[in-house]
Amino acid sequence: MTGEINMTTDSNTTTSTSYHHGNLRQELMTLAEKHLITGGIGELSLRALAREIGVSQTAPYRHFKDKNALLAALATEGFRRFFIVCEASENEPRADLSLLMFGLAYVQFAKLHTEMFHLMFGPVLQPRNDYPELFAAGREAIYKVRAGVERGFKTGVIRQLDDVASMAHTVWAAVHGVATLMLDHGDTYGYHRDLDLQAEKSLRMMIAGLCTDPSDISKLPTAGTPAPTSAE
Amino acid sequence: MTGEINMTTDSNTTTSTSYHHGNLRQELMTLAEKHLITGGIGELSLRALAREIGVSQTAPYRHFKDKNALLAALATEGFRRFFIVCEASENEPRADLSLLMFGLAYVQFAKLHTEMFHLMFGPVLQPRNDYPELFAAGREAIYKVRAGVERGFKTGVIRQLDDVASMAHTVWAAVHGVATLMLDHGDTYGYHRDLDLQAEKSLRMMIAGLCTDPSDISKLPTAGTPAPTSAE
DNA sequence: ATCAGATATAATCGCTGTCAACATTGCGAG
DNA sequence: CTCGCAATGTTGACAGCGATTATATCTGAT
Repeated sequence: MTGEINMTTDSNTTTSTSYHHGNLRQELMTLAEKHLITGGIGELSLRALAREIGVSQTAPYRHFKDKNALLAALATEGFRRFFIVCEASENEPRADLSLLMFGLAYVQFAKLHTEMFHLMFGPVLQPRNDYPELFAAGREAIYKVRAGVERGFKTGVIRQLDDVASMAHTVWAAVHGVATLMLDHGDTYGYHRDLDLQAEKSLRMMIAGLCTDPSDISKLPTAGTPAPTSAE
Repeated sequence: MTGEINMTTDSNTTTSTSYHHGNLRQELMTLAEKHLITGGIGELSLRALAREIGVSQTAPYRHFKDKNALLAALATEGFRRFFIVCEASENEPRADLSLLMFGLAYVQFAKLHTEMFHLMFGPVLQPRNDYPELFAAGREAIYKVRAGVERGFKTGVIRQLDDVASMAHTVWAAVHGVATLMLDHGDTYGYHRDLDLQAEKSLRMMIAGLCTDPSDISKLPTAGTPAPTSAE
């Protein structure tokens, strides 16, 4: 047809890209994420991806059963990355601080990878029966919180207001609320305030409410805050 | 082409509905909500609505600039209803209990009108520059929380951990988190627990953490819980 | 008779998902 | 080394749906 868009992309060693692309699945995901960032979930189209990569419209279906399958793969990948960002918080021995760090990581992630976040934690890909990996990843996320709460119980830092599962749910709800509110209602606030700062304040207040000695965490400096630099 | 569906032209009574529907806007919204409930936002189509009402596919555009405008109108109507459900909490003089009741109403509303809730508080209709009414409604929602916190300050029930705006944001985040987590991740929990109960527990824990005397609200019975009956 | 509002018709455009060939490539078995 | 197969892509077409626009027509009230 009109133009041979050829090449490009990556310096592929031996395998050239004439007929067989060779790495389509990966490139679809990469480009899809790019589109996700600029245009949001709604504007992502398989056709557009194929066009832009320079491949036929039906090619993507070799790798993904349908559009949702691609999205699910993206979300799963998102969780993988998120778990990496969480590691620091998991290594923090003080339970209250650990939970705070987890919360900050969660919020940071939501802010930096908004659309990915929506995929991972939003209602788009639900129910998740068809995507066992994704489902498992979601479960893994809450287990991290649960572990933190458990540690808090053992070390006496967290008040035992309820059973572990219940309190883990509560913490997650707090964290999730802060993150989603920031994303979905950033513009509801006419007065411009630093949403990052507000998020941290909210997290501190809520976690402190669950601690045996609230003043502890309130006093801790923004110590572990990975805030501006780390994630990029 | 195929079939002449119309007929109609018969000049019957005066008010008849042959050509001019007469109440299309209203009926579109009613039916749209019905579709919203059964199929979710994604499956709502203007065409389908028009078809089902028995009107041409383009007729809706006389009443709504585009699909989003219809959704925005629905969301605004949703806020109107939500505010009614909130009234009880606003009339409660005890600030902590008032906030709890607000939270319960919020969660109940989210559960009973899930898709409406997504429209109102989700990312679908954002930014809201084009829908001033909707924007105002969103603002009104947080003002209610703010008022509750303010009352809590004055009566000494809520600890002044930060300024009013900041604490209102925190409360809203807590409430919002509980609600969205319930909707978006109800199935993440393999173990089936009563999500309603869990939601209330979470709300209590988080609000209690902001109170001068946490035990107060913990002890209060499910008193004002409007739970099952009120909203229908 | 006219005018504004409400509806209809027809047409454009894009996207999803499928299908039925057919081409290319890499790789393993003979 | 060659053959054949399986995976990957290509082409082209199609059925179906949906959003939106342009243009014409109807209707009721003034």
